[in-house]
Amino acid sequence: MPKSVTRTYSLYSRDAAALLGALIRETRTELKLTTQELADRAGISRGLLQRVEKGNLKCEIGAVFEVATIVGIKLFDADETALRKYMHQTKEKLALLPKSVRKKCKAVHDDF
Amino acid sequence: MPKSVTRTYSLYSRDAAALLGALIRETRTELKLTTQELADRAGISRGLLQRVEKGNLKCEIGAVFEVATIVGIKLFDADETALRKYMHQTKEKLALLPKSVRKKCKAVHDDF
DNA sequence: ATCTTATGGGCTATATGCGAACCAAAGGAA
DNA sequence: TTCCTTTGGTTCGCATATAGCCCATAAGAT
Repeated sequence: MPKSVTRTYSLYSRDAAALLGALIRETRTELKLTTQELADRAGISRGLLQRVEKGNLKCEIGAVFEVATIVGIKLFDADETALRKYMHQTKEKLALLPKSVRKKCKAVHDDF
Repeated sequence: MPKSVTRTYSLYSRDAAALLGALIRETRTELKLTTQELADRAGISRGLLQRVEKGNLKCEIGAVFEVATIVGIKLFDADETALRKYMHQTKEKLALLPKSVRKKCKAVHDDF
């Protein structure tokens, strides 16, 4: 981020990331994978994996999702098939909504 | 990252991010929020929100979770209370597991 | 007990994600 | 139709997240 942006996160976001990280660590341990092994499989560094497991919110979501996927954590509690199905439904609903959100629109020539 | 890292993502991760982005967009539209408004509320730029809604995996997870939280999407299908409860359970299970994953250990003086 | 490995934390260099400011096109409202 | 707002693309400068090292400690195995 440019210009030193101090982001604030809601409690919910922080807890969600912390939970996901803890789940990853728990599952990794159960699978008897070292941090280095899991990091290698995910194509990330060991340091990044450590931050992911700690629930660091500045990590890129791709790394987090990838690690979660590798250890078998189902995001949205859905497998690949369910994911695509759910996505299809969402796309359909989205198609029914207006393309842009109109807010006001200055009162056109309401001749004073 | 140093040394030009080209990351690969699994289909599952890509679909999960795409779904989350689509859900965000759908909900934002239903709430009649413009991209600028939602971005402001989340404390991020409009450009970043667009990438989030597209399911870009390079976005920081904090931004994605924050936006999702603001529009009311429940991660893990759980509210704050459920999140903490679930987290507590995970921590407990983690406490029962070994602190480190030992792989082999060279055969010590197996004095043939 | 010793040995060996995993983990955590710190450090540096560098690729890159971010915000900001643009522009053009699309699409509701009047 | 004519606005005018929203949206989707850019591009660019810069703060920083990441990879890749280190080292010290923790902890499992023997």
